[in-house]
Amino acid sequence: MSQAQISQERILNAAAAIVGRSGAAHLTIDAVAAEAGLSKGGVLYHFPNKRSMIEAMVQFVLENVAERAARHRTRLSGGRNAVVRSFICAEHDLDPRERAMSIAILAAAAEDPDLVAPARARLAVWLDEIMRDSDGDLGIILMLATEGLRFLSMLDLLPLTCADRERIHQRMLAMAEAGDP
Amino acid sequence: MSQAQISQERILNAAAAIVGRSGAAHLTIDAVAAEAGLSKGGVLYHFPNKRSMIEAMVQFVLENVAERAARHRTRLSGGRNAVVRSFICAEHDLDPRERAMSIAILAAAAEDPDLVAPARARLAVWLDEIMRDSDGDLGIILMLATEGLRFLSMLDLLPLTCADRERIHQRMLAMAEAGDP
DNA sequence: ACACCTGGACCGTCTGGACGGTACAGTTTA
DNA sequence: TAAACTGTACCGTCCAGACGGTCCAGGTGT
Repeated sequence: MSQAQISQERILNAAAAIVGRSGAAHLTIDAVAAEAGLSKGGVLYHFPNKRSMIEAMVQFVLENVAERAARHRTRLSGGRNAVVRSFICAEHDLDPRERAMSIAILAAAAEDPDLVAPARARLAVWLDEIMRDSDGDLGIILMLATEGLRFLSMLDLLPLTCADRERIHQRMLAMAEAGDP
Repeated sequence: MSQAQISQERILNAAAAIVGRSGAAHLTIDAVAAEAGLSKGGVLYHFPNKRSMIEAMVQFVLENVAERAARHRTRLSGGRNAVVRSFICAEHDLDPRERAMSIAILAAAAEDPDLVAPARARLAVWLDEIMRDSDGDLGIILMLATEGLRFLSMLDLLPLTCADRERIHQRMLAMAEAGDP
């Protein structure tokens, strides 16, 4: 891993820390630089502008989720609706850093939808795989529920306990496994 | 309806039009004023600051959805899982104006989650009613799917045709009606 | 009937500050 | 020695919000 890659990851971590602590409104280049222990010029050396920093976050989250999903997939392969279930699991264990990045991404994407074009593409692939793999539309509905849970959690809109979440998560997996009548 | 109410609604409509046409990034007080045929001061007369304008949008969308849901509820009452189904239907027929406002709200809320406190409260009520009314967690999962669909659509992240959407919508209603095994 | 006043609705302009981004000369580190 | 920075100074733009003034419909007193 090159020095550049290390620094870039430090910058992304710093950005996530800021969002997690103070909210997306405080995500400025100056703040990121301070948090990462760099100068503003240092940050802009690695990311020519703020947008490219956010794009890197999109990439990062997408890759992490895809990687986890792939691992779950080998574990679940053979079972019914394995694709959706791997997706559900991969999204279920977002770590705080990914969560913070997702909030930043959401804030940016709401103002400029083009920013999440890679996510669009990725989602299209997911959708396709799920449709092919799953019984009818059940898979899609469970995928939508997973995303709904993610968005609502990000905006802190859901008054659910951890136990509730875990129960619902298990329930979704069970629904997928049971499949369609 | 007082003149003030008329103007306020004109302002909200103007804001929605801007977001629908140019995206949330272009939602400025100046732009709203121009669109509404008012001066900036005029807009600020009705809404002391931008935040309060967004809060009014939150209120507006929340009320509209609740009202539609209530109508659907009387229609569906007696049936199985009527509460979720009314929710699903109410969210399904968001008009373009509500959709645009939701995007503006999303953009603002991602930066300042406190802004959607009313939505949080409202959602808690929904959740409670659904839990009480529905079989196990099925209702909640369908509610999450509804919200997921809404969010993903808002960010234009879902490569689904109208027909797909309609089919999925019907499928969700059917799942609610069928209930839990 | 007329002057007077009030208050709501609205206009136009200005300012202050936040931020993204640039420039560049110098310094450390692998 | 080249990449990876630092540090500072600076620019331009955008935008929220403040503010003083205007217009006018409709009371109010005489």
